[in-house]
Amino acid sequence: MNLKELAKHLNLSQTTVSRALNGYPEVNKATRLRVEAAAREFNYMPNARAKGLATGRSMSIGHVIPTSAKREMVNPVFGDFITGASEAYVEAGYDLVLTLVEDGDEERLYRNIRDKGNVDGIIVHSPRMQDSRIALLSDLGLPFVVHGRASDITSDYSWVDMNSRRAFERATAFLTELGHRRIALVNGLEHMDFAYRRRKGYLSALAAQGIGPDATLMRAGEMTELLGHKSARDMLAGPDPPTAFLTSSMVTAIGVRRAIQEAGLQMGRDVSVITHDDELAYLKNGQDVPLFTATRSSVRAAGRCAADFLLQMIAKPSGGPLHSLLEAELILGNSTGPAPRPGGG
Amino acid sequence: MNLKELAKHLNLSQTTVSRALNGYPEVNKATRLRVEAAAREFNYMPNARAKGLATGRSMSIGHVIPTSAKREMVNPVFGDFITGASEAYVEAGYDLVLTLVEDGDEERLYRNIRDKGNVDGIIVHSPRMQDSRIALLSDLGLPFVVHGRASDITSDYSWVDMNSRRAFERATAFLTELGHRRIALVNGLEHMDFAYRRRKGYLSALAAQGIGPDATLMRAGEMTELLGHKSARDMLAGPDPPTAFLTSSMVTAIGVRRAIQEAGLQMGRDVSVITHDDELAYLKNGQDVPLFTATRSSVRAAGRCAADFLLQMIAKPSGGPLHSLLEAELILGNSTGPAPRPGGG
DNA sequence: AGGTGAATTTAAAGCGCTTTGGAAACCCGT
DNA sequence: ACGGGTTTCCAAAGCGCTTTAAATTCACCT
Repeated sequence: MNLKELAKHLNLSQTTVSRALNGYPEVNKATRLRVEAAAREFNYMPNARAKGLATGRSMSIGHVIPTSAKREMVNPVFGDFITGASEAYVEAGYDLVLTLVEDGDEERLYRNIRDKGNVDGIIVHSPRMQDSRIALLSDLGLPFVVHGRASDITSDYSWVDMNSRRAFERATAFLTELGHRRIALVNGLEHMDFAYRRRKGYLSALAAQGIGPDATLMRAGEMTELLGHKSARDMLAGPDPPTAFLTSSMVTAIGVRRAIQEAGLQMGRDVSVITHDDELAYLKNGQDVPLFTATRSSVRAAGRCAADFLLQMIAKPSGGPLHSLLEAELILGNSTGPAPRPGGG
Repeated sequence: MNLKELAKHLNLSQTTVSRALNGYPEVNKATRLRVEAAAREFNYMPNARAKGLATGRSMSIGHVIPTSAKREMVNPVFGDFITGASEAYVEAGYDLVLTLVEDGDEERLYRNIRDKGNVDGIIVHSPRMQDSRIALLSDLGLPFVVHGRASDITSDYSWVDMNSRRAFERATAFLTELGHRRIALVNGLEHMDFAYRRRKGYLSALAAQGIGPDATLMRAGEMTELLGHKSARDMLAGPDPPTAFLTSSMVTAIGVRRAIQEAGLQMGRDVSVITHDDELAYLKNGQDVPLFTATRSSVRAAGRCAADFLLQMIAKPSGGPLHSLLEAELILGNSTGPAPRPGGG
C-alpha cells in the first residue's frame, strides 16, 4: 500500500493524506483521524527512499569505523557504543548505517558518503592523533561527531570523549601513593588519540613524583588478552620488574592477570593492576566488589551522548559544535595494594 | 554535481550519461570514456535515494539484532560477524543498516522494515528456539538469512550455522575419554537455539557413557565472565564438584578459570576446561599453544558466508534457500588433562 | 443574496535517478 | 541515391513522496 492507493481509498488527495500523517496543522481534525485510522488499518508505511528524495533527508546516521588494516579487528567497545547510540536513533526515527573502512582510502569514502546522500550525519570512530578526517569532514559540510578527539587539530568540531589523560593520571597517582615506583603501562596503539592521551596522563603523574619514563615498562598494541599477557610476562621476567600495571582495557588486564599468576605471584598483593573499564555489557568488572581497581566510564553512555549531539546538530544546523568530556571514576577493587618492600616477602 | 548537471556539461542527455556509467552496451566507447572521465573529474556519485527510488532496490542489507530485554547487551561476537559480512557488502556495493530491537515489538518492526523499503534483505541474528520471526519473514517476502537455526521450525529457510551439537558432543566425549565423569556445562541462555543444541550435544555424549544429566552441573545465562566465575565457584564448592567444565564462550571460560584459581586449583591438572572459541579478533585463544582446549569456528567466516548467501538470493530470487553448516574443530590447549583420581592428589 | 477571509483541500511540480519507446545518425550493398 | 539494419543517442515517463501555489468550501456578516 502506497500513498497514492491510500489516498484513492480515502477519496482524498495525496497531499492531504501526506499532511495528515505528518502532523501538518492545515488539515481538518476529522479527516486526520480518518486518515490515521486507514493508515493503521492497511499498515501503511511511507517508502523511505521516496520520502528521502522528496525531503532531502535520509533519516539515517552513518557510523564509520576503521578496521585496523592488518588485524581487521573491530574495537570491542563498538557493540556497547551503538547500543547507546541506538536508543537515541530509535526515539528520533533514525536508522543506523554502518561502514567498515580500511585505513587508506578514507578520503574517497567520506566524499562518497556525502554525495551518495544516504546519511544525514556521521559518527567518526577511533580518531587518530592528527586525524585528517576531521578537516575533510568539516570541508564536506556533513554534520559529524567524533567519538574521541584528535590532538593537534586546532579547528573546532563536535566530540564526545572520556578524559583519558586525567583518568590515567589519577590511576597512576593512586599507585604512587601506594608506594609503587615501577609502574608499567600496557596501552592501546599509540597512534590512536586516546592511547596517546593515556600515556601522557601516566607520564605526567610519574613525573610529579620524580619518576622518569622507562621504555622497558611501556608497551602498546591492539588491546587483546595476548598483549596483556605477553607484556606482563616479559616485564615480570626482567631484571627490575614492575610492581604495578596500568592497562587500557579489561581484556588486556585479564591477560596481565594471567601472566602474574603464571609467574606464581598474586595480583593485589605482589603486583597491582589498574585497568580502564568501559563497562562493557559482557565484561562487567565484578559484581559487588570490582575484580580490578579501575577507571570507569561507560562507553554506552558516550554512544548515547554522541548520537544526541548529532541529532541535535542535524535538527539545528546553525548551532555551534558540541563537546562533552566524560570523567572516569576511580573504583577500588582487589587488584591493588601497597607496593611490596623491595627484597621483602 | 548531479546527473543533470553532468549531462549538461557533457552536452549529452541524462540517459546516455546514466547508461555510460552503469555499463550499458548501447553507448559509444568514445563517449563512455568521456563520461567516465568527467564523472571522475567532478567526483560525481549518484544519489542513492534517487537511484533506489528509480530501481526499486536500496542496495543495503539490514542486520537486525535483538538486545536481550533486560541487560541490553549486544552479543560480543557481533563485531566479528559484521567484519566478515562487510567484506561481501563492500565488494558488492551494498551498505549495512543496523537495527537493534528489544524483544517484543518485532512483528511490527519487520513489517515496517519491509514497507519502508530501505533494505533489500536482512540477516537475522540470535534465533531463539521456536522463532516466530522466520515464519513472519517468509510471509513478508523479504529475502533473509539466519545466523543460526531455529529448532522446531519445519519450513525451509536460509541459514548459516555452526554445528553446535556435534561440537559439544565431541568436546564432551573428549573429556569422558580423559576419564572425566563429573562434567559441568556453563551454557548461554537456553532459549537461544545455539545453546539448546549445545546442551543436547553435551547430554548425548554423556548418555553415551551412561552418565545421566545432573542439574547441579548445568548453568545457563548471558555469556559473561561473571557467569563463568559464579557458576564454577558454586560448583567447585559443592559436595561432589566437577572435574571438568564445558563453556560456551571464551569470556565465560575466563571466568571459570578465575574461579578455579581462586579455589587454589590448577586448570588443566585439577580441573579441565573446554570452551567454544569464536575466534574473536580481540580475544584470540593463545598464540602458538592455545590457552584453552576449544571447539573452534570462526564467526567472522560465518558472517562472510551469510552475507554471500543473502546477496546471492537477492541477485537471483528464484533460487531456493541456502544452507551452510560449519564444523568446529577441536583444538588442544593446556586447559585439559586426565581426570584426577578421586581422593588422589 | 452577496461578499469576505479563514479553513480545508487539491493539482501539479519537483526531488535525482532509470528506463521505455523512439528518433537520429551511420554504415553498407545495390 | 536509397532502403534496411546497426549504432548511438534522446525526450519523457515514472519511481513514491513532499510541497508550492491555487482552488474550493465554509462560516459569518452585511
